[in-house]
Amino acid sequence: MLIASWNVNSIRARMMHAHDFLQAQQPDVLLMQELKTLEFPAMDFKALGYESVAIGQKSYNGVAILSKLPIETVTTKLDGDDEDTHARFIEAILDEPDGKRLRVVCIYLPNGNPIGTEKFIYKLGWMDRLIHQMMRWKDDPIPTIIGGDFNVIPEDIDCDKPANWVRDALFQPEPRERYRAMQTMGWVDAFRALHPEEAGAYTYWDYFRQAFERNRGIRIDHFLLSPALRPRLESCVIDKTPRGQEKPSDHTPILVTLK
DNA sequence: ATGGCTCATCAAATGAGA
Repeated sequence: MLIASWNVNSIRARMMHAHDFLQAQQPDVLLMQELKTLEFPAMDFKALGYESVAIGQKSYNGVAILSKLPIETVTTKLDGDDEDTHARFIEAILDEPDGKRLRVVCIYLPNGNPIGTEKFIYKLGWMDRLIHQMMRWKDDPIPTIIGGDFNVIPEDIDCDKPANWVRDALFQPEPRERYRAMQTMGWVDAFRALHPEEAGAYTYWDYFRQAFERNRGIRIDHFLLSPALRPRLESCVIDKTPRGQEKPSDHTPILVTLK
């Protein structure tokens, strides 16, 4: 079972890239973030063999789950703040062929820049709400995989040069502590669990300064597995191919294989 | 280099991203 996650930075601008990626990798599931539109092209993905669920928003945010497997139930709200209108969360239960069920959660965690503003406060609050939900999921009989753009650089090894990021919301102690707290609870960072020492493995590169060519990036797109799912973790890789194409998203896909 | 680029909206700048 192959599950991918990709911040496409506008689904309209990246439709061909998404098509090429699905053809090349044939994932069973694809999580997408930053759709940047209210209209999700579900019919186009249906033609490629994928059911889909999405929550969109004009101009900003927007997340979707594509699946070759049947999609059972869907939630589009993260608990804890009824006033939150951002389209950053979608949760689905998928039916695996052997009768098992799998909870798949796609998130676009707030960026939080600049620090010292409401945006940073919102990011921390959003993470606290997610952690609260993760506590409940952890003990649920249905195992859970959370994927998406976390907008957190977990450790120094996850960026080219820590000094460049010390004033950035993605690298602040507060979000990083929260990301560590998730792992302390028993959730597993799929990539780091399988590649504990690997440096220079990034999922995002600036459009500026030939950042991709120089591999000056950050690892901010992650998969977290609930403890029950850990034994099924087979591989986790970052596919840099889409980032190297013409007019790419600034993010590239990350892929997990579950036994 | 507190953005040099790329999106969206909407028809020229501006906000957002990270």
